[in-house]
Amino acid sequence: MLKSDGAHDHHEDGSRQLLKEYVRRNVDFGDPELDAFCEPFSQRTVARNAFLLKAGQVCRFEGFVTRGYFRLYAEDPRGREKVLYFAGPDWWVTDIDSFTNQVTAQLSIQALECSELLVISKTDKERLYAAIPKVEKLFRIMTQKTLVALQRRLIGTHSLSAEERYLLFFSDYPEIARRLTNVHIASYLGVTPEFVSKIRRKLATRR
Amino acid sequence: MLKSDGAHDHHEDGSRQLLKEYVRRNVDFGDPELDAFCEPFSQRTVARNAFLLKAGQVCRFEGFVTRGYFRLYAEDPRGREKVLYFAGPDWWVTDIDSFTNQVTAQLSIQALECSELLVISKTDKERLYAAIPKVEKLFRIMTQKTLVALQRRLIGTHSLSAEERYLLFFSDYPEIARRLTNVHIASYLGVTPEFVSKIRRKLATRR
DNA sequence: CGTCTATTTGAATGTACTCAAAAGCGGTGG
DNA sequence: CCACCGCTTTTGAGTACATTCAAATAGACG
Repeated sequence: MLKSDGAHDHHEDGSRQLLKEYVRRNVDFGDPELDAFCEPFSQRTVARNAFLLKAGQVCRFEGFVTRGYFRLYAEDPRGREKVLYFAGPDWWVTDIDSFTNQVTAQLSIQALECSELLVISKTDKERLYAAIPKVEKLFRIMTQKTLVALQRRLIGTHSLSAEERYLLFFSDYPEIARRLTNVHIASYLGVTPEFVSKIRRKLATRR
Repeated sequence: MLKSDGAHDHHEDGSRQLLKEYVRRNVDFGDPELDAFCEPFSQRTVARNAFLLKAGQVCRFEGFVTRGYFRLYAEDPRGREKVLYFAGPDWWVTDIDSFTNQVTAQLSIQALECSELLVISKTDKERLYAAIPKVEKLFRIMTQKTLVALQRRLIGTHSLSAEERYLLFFSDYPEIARRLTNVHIASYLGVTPEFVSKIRRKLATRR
């Protein structure tokens, strides 16, 4: 993983721009703070199907996706993969438990296509916390939003049929859903790939 | 709701002690910071079955439970109640989305028995953020822990049978589970009360 | 064109739900 | 002490939703 020195390429500048806009949408940072915040991030490219993190490792990074898509999943006791969420541009990826407490990760993070992200290490993130108090607020807000989304999903899982969850997923995340195989959609919805196929047929014949 | 002035009763002092110990376990606060942190909280008693919050209201508080138990739940589209979690002593209760963004709450919070908690208002909490930067860290850590727990629960919901979730709930939270009716357990597990009864019979005859 | 993988299909099975009825279980008042 | 009330739990039959396993089909790519 090469870290570009002083002279960043145009592509990486674009990624940093995306990160800055993300931050600006969530907290009021001045330009100097914004630059200081972005500085410790380094660009990383991940090939299709490559792993950013595998369960069992300790997660050394927190990443902001700038291009492509990832799946974050855990293996259940029977060895089946359960997707927690898919992350595209403007999403963050990490195993938050493993990263903050430096314990072994339960999650795996895999690129669905050739993807790019900006990553920061734990020590650099802690330096940011110390240097810019508002960073603490930024990450608190991010975590809160994730929590609210996850609460909604849990309720939905208990309330809706697989067909309803399928339709909700496609209406909430059409861009992501379009790119996914049946297997991935199934492991997000918590059903078998065969059943996703049956949902599809039912929806197709109904129209 | 009476607010005790200067001279707190012994009971309330005990509650504050519980809160202080909670904070100390999570961040390193000095004694002055600890006192300043606890100061804006006020004690509140809630009768059995009374509501601390009803969906549709705006949540004006964040609460630290010191005695008793609460259920936090949402109503699904078909009007069935889905419990997100039960909160006993040492747990926090709020609709985090409603509280932080002052939008109408999706959650309802009801006391399962006569209960007590320490509550703080949004403006007081924001004063704390401003006065003691480490408070931001405390709440970030709290939110992170909640997020990790919720992630595990979502995976479990997709991975385990109702019977397995029932056993897991009882082994994770025996103190809470003991006090609950079938209806509440069912609405936490995401099954019908009738089915909880059938799980019970199966487990009983197996031994 | 053949190979590899993903998707679809069907039959049999299992898990959990619905609805209705019966049984249990404190309380409360006669 | 018992009879009755309201509430929760249990039970059972019938049904719906989702899984498993195996086989057929369709797509993608060299």
